[in-house]
Amino acid sequence: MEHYLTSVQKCCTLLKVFINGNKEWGVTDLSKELQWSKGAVHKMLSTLESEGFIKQNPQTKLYSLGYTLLELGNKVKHDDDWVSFSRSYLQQLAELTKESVCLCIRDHRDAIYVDKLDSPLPIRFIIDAYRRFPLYATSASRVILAFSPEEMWDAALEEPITAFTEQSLTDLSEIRSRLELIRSRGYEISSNMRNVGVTGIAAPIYQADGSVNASISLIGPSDRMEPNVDRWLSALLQMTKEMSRLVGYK
Amino acid sequence: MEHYLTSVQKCCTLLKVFINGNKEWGVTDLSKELQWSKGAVHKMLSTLESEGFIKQNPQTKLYSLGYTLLELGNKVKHDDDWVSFSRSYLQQLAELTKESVCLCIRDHRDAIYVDKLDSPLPIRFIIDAYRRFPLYATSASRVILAFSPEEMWDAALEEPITAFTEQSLTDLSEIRSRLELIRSRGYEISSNMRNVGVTGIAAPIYQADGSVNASISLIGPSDRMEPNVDRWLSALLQMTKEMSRLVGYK
DNA sequence: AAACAGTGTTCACTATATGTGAACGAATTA
DNA sequence: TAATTCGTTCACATATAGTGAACACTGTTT
Repeated sequence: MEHYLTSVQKCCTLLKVFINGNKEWGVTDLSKELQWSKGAVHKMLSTLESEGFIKQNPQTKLYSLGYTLLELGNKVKHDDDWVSFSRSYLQQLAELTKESVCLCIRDHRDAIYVDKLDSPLPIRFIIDAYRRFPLYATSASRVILAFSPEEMWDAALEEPITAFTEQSLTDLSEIRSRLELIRSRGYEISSNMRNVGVTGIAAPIYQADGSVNASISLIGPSDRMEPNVDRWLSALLQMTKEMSRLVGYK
Repeated sequence: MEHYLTSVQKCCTLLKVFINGNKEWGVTDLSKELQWSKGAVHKMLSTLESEGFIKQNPQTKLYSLGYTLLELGNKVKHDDDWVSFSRSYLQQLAELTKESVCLCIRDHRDAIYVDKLDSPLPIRFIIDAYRRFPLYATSASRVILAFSPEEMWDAALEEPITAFTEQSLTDLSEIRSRLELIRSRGYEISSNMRNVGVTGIAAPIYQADGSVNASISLIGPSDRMEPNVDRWLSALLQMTKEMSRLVGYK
């Protein structure tokens, strides 16, 4: 089936421009960005505005995302089974470690932190949650990828690899052997791959059928993480083992 | 101008069904709810799914909101000028009072809490943020309505009034005189109107032109709020006065 | 003060996308 | 095994959407 609704696809394309782009756009700018006629852009924007998906600044006439999307995004989070299931575990882990913790899930060929708790300490890593990023990028997402079928490895590594830091893995064979390492030891610990001076510890949640679509991760400043790696890792593994059992994994 | 894009309007209508309705929908259910043909509903859902705005459970075949909406909703919050401007003030107020605090804004004829901090105390009021509600409903939103032009009063009171508790104001003249009271004293304190046993204290943020589109509110269990009302109110008023000054109000 | 160069916005028309409603296969229930 | 109910597919008649030029406005430049 390939008969999608054209104008709905275009509507989604337009909204997505706002995710990684500017927070405000003019009609002409969007027209250039999307290669649509000004008339088409304007008609799309005013339709979306009438629905609360877009708002227009009365002074500057520029458009930005509307509050109905805030409602929808909040509903996604509150309806999510992984989020409601994991909340108390995240709190427990945050309490114990005083570091930032998060729940990572896979959505198609991307990863997203769908829930998080930031460390209460003055020096802390603030997790940039609710945003899509590549599966190979962080310890939490690499754990998910490692335990996914090989087709997923291919899909995730198909697009050009982004290096987030100097120490990011960029070579395909390097990434693949890293994934094999994760698969064999059952967890991931990495430093400086997504953010310099930051260490992440991540473990997978196994589902009833043995597949993995979610992971729990602990992220903090490397110098504070390193002395505690063994303690935090065993606490994390114990927790994810228990969580896996509860969702039916044997 | 009335030539909106029909299928985009319908796409928005479909997505909004998920906000207040079930978290999962089948094609037939949505077809009945929206009075569209099954074919049309299916085509819309599969288009939105291909864009990540909707996801389908492979087992049950039921549809729910997709993670791209989580990304968009998060962007709305992070791009919002009121949210970034108010964050430190909310923290300050939360620190002082140990009660839940929030930032309320008006969007057309609705109110939304666009940011919040929940009380750290074991007994606390958890603010249901990021959801639209009527302007007449809570102390925070009534403050905004009170200082809005009278056309807004008419618009907000046009729809049938929802009573959230036994003590909610439902009579139109009762609401209007309440708004006049708020306008004359410059703040709102109310109990049991949205939630039984809960008291809210709210004050407006005035913009450069004297208009009001945002307010700060303090919400907590009535028995803990009452002994502190005077202290909290003066702290709140001092804060909103300072905030109003900073956005250009004289 | 006048011309200009930007906006966002509007419009009528033709090519194009879209909703219909019946038919399909796959589950699930009787 | 028959009946029901689900999501999904399809071809065609009909309603919709993109075009690109013209518009009204704003602020700037001459």
